[in-house]
Amino acid sequence: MESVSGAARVRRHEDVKSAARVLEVLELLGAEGARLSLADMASTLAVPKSSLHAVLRTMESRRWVETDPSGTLYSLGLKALLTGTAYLESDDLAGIAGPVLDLLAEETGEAVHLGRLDDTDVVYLAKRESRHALRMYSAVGRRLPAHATALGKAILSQYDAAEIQRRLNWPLPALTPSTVTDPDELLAQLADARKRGWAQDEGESSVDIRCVAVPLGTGHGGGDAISCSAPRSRMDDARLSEIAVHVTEAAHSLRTLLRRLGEH
Amino acid sequence: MESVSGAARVRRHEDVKSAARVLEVLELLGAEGARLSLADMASTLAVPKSSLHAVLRTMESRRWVETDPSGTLYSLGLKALLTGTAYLESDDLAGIAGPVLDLLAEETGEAVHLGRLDDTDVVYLAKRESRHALRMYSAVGRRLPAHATALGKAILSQYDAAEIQRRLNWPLPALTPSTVTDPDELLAQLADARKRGWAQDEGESSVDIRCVAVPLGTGHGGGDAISCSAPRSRMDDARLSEIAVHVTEAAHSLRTLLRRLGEH
DNA sequence: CAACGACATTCGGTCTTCTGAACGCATCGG
DNA sequence: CCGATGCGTTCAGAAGACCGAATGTCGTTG
Repeated sequence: MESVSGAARVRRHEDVKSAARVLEVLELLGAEGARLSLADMASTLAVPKSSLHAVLRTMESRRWVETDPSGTLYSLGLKALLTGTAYLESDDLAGIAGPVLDLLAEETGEAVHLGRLDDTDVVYLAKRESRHALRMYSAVGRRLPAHATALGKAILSQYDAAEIQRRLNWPLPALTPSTVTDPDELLAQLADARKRGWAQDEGESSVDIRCVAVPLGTGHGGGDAISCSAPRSRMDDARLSEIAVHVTEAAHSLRTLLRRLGEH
Repeated sequence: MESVSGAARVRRHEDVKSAARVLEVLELLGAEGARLSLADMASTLAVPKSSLHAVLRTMESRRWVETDPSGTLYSLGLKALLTGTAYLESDDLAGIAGPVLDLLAEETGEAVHLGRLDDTDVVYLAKRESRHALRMYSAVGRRLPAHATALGKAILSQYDAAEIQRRLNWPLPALTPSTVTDPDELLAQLADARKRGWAQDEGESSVDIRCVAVPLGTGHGGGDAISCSAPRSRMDDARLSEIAVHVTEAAHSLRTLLRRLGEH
């Protein structure tokens, strides 16, 4: 080893290369919902084909990825199903939130979400549909930029301006024409939300969808929130205020349940 | 390890060690639904602590695992949520099965499942509750031994005796007193199921639950099936036959839809 | 209060994996 | 029919991970 010559005394903690690559492959296949070739992934991840080949063979033999009949396109394997549901089961909040979300969905008749901050995104942990629960799990696990959703803004409103600057990835991407991308505007909205106790989204993530969200606290290194969303046609300002009360009450119940759980 | 001087001519395709370990950690944390210490995992997986430490640090920095406030107990992280739902979205069958399962659940009023064979287990891909859809996703991703479920027996009935011997892990574990563990008995039941077109489960995975399942084909290296289950009190022999007809029809619809999809 | 135990963490030498450039094998177009 | 392009796959040298033993750190116990 050439460690003699002067530099690099610092010994920063580095990642285990192929461990990181396994996770990157899973994230890539998960994000795209995709079937990708080895060469595609290699160029996307900037990893040599030959190295990725060995990693994929390992993943395939354990059924974490599957290949086409043709053998050239990879997608997620059956084992990948295990972790998602296990995460929800091992999580205290997701475990106890069910009944509270059901109640909120019944009171409001609209879509209800439980979300958690992960870096700059909000991840849906649970969902209740406004009416019938078709393909309910399709949204769980999905992520949206925090600044473009009521959930994300509710969570961010619990931090001060400096922390918010640090947590977001500037410049902010716009999902719709209404998405707030101006730093000052966003900080002002978050200050409002903090004062008021709830955040809102005016078609900033999906056109014509209004949404109200209330934060639950700053656990897990990120933070959680619950929300209620509906099309503009069913949600005028009066209804929005009314729904905000229901969501706030639900959030209060959840915080109480969580605290009890923490005390054993 | 002891490097045996001179041997190892064969150069078999071996796994990438730390890639395999990442997957083993995910499977361990996923299966136990657990919070485990580094030392626990190291001894369970038979891996040196120091090696596992580096792998876990990599996984933690990417939020695939999280630690306690105390920092000593690991559990699955937020990123783990991504893969499970993405698998379901990328899968043709899971994608189109929704409406068919809904119909079947409505016709029968009972719990409906879509399952897939993975080694010796059946994995639930989708579920419809008999009445209200509370905590619906809790079962998706869960696994049960194939020989103890109607779903598993339906799938296995599509293979011949030799293939069944090969696919199962003998001796068969018993989940309830009724679980079939005798090879001849199981093969006889599977032969019946093949002839009849549907398999059944008489409290073999859960006491007092009867279940009817119909296979969908042998794709994905395993095979798929759908089922309908109910407590014995709501399912006498007459009702069971009646339900078997509904399940068979639903399976027929699904096979047709799948075939169309294959032809573009 | 000190010694213990259980745990995560560090460290350097050895052995493994990683990698760029080669190959084999299809598919496609001229 | 042949060359070109794309893919997955292999290989030996180079680079980095792996592991046992030692250390650091916490909470608990004698």
